[in-house]
Amino acid sequence: MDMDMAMVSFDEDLDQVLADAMSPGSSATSSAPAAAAAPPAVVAGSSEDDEEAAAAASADLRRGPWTVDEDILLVNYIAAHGEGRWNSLARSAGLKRTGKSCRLRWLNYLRPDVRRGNITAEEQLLILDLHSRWGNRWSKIAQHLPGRTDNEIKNYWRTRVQKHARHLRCDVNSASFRHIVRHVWMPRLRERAQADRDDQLAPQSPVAVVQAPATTTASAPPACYNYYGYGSQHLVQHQGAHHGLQAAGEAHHHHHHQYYNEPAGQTAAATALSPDDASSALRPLSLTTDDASHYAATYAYTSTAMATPTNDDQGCGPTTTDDDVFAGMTWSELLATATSGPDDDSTSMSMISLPNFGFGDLDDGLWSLDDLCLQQLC
DNA sequence: AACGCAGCCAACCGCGAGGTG
DNA sequence: ACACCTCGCGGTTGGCTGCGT
Repeated sequence: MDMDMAMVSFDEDLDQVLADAMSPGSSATSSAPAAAAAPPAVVAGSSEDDEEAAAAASADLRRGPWTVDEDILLVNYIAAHGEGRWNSLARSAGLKRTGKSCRLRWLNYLRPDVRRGNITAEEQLLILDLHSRWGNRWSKIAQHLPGRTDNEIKNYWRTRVQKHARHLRCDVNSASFRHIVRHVWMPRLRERAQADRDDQLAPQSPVAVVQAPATTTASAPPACYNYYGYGSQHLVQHQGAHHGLQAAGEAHHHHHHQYYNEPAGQTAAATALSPDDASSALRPLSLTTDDASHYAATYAYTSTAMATPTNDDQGCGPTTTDDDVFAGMTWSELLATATSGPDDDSTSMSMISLPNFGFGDLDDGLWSLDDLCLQQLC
């Protein structure tokens, strides 16, 4: 990450962060809210952390969700001293946490350039593409998605992609699943990504700036943090993981927002975007021209590469039902049928009939069959 | 209202690689 | 060469949520 950038930003804001966060009306907990209802466990000499515990001056180490106070301590320390040497950092900062925990909290949540929000079509494309090349190399994949953490990508893959594979009765790593991803989902995602780019290029006010609410609720992050909400899609789709903030009596959507210091040069002034301003809350991935070119090249390549038939069929297949005309067909056979239209373009998928896979409950707006035009094929 | 369930994600765990003395 | 330490990675778990019954 760009530490210098972060340092500048933190230096400018830190006092205010601390003042705001420590003020009586401010939240007692951060985005890891369970701490409010149930304070993090204090672990003395737990197995794996024995060495770290021994190394720590303190005999006890905290585990579980981070509190705002801990976040502030960590941010404060890193702003002043930089990151690295996590064990000594944890001690020096006065955190009763393992260095490992501090590092994780910083990298996955507090780091200024962490980008949060729903995974865009473009990002999904990239994840699918890169995973097809590198497998579960989450960190490597994350390097190609600015602001996304390996943890986030990993979670996305496990919860979203694998879910679809399960419903297809496919192994997520099977050639069959890859095949349908490449020939059905990715072309549609590519279209959506292009549409998203077109939308962004459409004439509009360059930066949506929404005044911060006049009244700051307990759930609001310190005012000096920029405040990006998730896109409406995600707000609707994401029904879980609000975690304990609600239990702590805090606003529902707090968890969706990130304490966020604007990297220099992205916007002139700190902006506070209303979390519910669906159209503007989602922070677009700042793609450079080079990025766009890269993606275009990537997907041109991918499209070509993906046209190569694979020796698949690892025993997985569509759900078969009594009226399933494809019952007994392998994925190879099914996909051979699917791609045997007048041309080999993915749009030929619209010419064929696929069985009803029972995807109705999978409509998450990102991979929905509606979006993928599959339901009309059933 | 109460309960169970599944989805989601932050945090933890175990391990290996690399650096240092 | 060895031990120790730090760091980073991928896998897993725990806890919170909304939804359905």
